[in-house]
Amino acid sequence: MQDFKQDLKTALEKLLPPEASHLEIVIQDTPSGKPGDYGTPLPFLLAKALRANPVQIATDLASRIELPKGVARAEAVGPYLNFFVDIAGFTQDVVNSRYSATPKNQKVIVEHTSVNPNKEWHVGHIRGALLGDAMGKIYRAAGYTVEVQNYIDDTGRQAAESIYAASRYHGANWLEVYEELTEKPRLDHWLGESYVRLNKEFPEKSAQKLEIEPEIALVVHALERGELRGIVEKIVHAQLETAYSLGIEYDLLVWESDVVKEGFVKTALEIFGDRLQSPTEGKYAGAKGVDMSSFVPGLEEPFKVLVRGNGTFVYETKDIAYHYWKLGFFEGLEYREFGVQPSGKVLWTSAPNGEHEPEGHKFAHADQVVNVIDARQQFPQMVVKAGLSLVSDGTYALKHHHLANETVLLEGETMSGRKGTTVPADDVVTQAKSRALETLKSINPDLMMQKPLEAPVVASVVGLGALKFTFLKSEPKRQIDFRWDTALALQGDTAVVVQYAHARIRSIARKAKDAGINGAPDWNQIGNLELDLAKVIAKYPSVLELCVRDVTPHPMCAYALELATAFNGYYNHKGTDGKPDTSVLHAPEGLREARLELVTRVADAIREALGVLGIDAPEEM
RNA sequence: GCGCCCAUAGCUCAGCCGGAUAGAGCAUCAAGCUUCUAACUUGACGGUCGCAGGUUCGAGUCCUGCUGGGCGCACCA
Repeated sequence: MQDFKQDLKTALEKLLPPEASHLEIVIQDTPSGKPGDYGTPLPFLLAKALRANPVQIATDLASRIELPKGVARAEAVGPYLNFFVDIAGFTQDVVNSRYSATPKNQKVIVEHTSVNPNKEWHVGHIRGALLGDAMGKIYRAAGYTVEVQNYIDDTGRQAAESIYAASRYHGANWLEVYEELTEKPRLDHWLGESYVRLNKEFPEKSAQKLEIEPEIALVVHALERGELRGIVEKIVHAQLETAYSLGIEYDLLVWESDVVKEGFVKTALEIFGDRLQSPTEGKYAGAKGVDMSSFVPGLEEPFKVLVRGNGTFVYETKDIAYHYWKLGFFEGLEYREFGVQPSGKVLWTSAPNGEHEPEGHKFAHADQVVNVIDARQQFPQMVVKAGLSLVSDGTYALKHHHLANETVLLEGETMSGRKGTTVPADDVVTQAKSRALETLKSINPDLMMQKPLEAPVVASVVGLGALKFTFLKSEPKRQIDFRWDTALALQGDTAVVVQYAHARIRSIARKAKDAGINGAPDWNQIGNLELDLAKVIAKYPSVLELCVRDVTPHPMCAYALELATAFNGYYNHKGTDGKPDTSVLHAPEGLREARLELVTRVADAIREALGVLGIDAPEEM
């Protein structure tokens, strides 16, 4: 696909006088109502550099510019320089070409989800997982090699508390008790009940909680020794069902217990060298840590403990080691297959006594790392970044990016997994699908009648699309409020409108095929209405780049909507006589074929845009 | 106390790293299916872009200060 903006830039650069050669040229879409298709405010900048009249400069540039292919003419509009594309040539080029990114030869590791293995996912977890999933797909589409990792914190308190709670309420052989249940909830849900009950009966920092601390500590130690690995794997398998129901898959699970083992963390600490201090007196006596004041502003205590007095590592230390490994400073993990995901792709996991380098898989060695993690984790993320800045020339910190997603409120209230004031993610998914099915029944009863087996599939795609879109469409750093009625809405600024436009086009394409329309398009018959559609299609590469630059998928949501509204507007367009004037199938020969190819290309663009967001587009709905 | 983030239409949000008349959706009102899917479209209504300064030919966008809100500052994760 020809990059018109880039071509225009190049053409303008040739006209820049030496004293203005440093100027950055911006090509923008002309505002609606202004003449031209693309424009630049370059004359303003030149006016300053040359101390001349911008209007004069615009006229001068218009007469001197060597127009790139596909651009019909340039015109000065006041102090702006605008360009008119060649309608037939431009549209034909857009329709007949696909965007495929040039390989970047860079590997990006996207870490997301990382939900504690002690309880089912709740609504809040959906956000991070969807953001991470979309970012992975965006990087891939933009030409990067991507590895999606999910960090399993199997040595933490949360997992220990759940396992302890289960044994407290169901006995030491609780897993057998669970297995023998006739109607059993999924393991993560079942375990979550015990966890919430424990925290209700033993509130944090209460005297009762202190009494059971030693017993919880026993579980923590068992976890650290890897004795409960089998149990935690069962929990993780259960949790992954939620990811799969959302269409999310991973490449690799990395277990904290594997990271903490052997010389892994020790090697990481060696990188700290002299900076790792061992205070012999004061409150930090016996511990080891670093002075963080030069890395992290706003700390009450600049000293950050990395190794506790008892010799164990704090979370950040393990995370730093994990990131050294991600960027390839050292090896040391072993791997095996964890399972096969719905798409058929194998999910790998780090594991004790696994293979060092499984056939055809080279994990880690990333050029960039993107961590989709709750904004509340900014402090540990900064510690990790500080750890990375200690390596080599310090530029490694630049390879680390924390995509800090803000929290999700539930109907305006904050949620707590500990207190159980959350909504399980699985309930949200189920609701989204069933609401979509209800709507489908009332809106398109024919589809329900004629294809009773496909209808629920369509409802599932639509419901999931609506759900995903609400989580992805706003900036990640914005706190969002999950409200059932708006989150699962099927009209307005939703994926549904985009999917609907797609279904409409596919319907036209089916009818065209049935009618045997397959002649040659005559591009000279199309006009501005068609050109407008082509211009929207042509934006895709720059939107993708924007998502990569800002590390956020939300511009792609806006773009998908733009594609849909552009098509819907075209589809419903009426001429001066009030009659529809954009029909594809009823247009004269030649124009008909051109329109058919154009709208089919719009459908492709929609699938492309929704695809990187992890959203499917149904053939009919 | 220190640090990070947010503030744009009644509500929920975009605004592409300084450019042309600040855009959507929801809500309210009106209009369009004997053309291909009306889960759509068109129009109306709705804005001192939190406040006050500053930089600039030009500021919702950059800088400073303030106000209000969210979050963070453990030998928890």
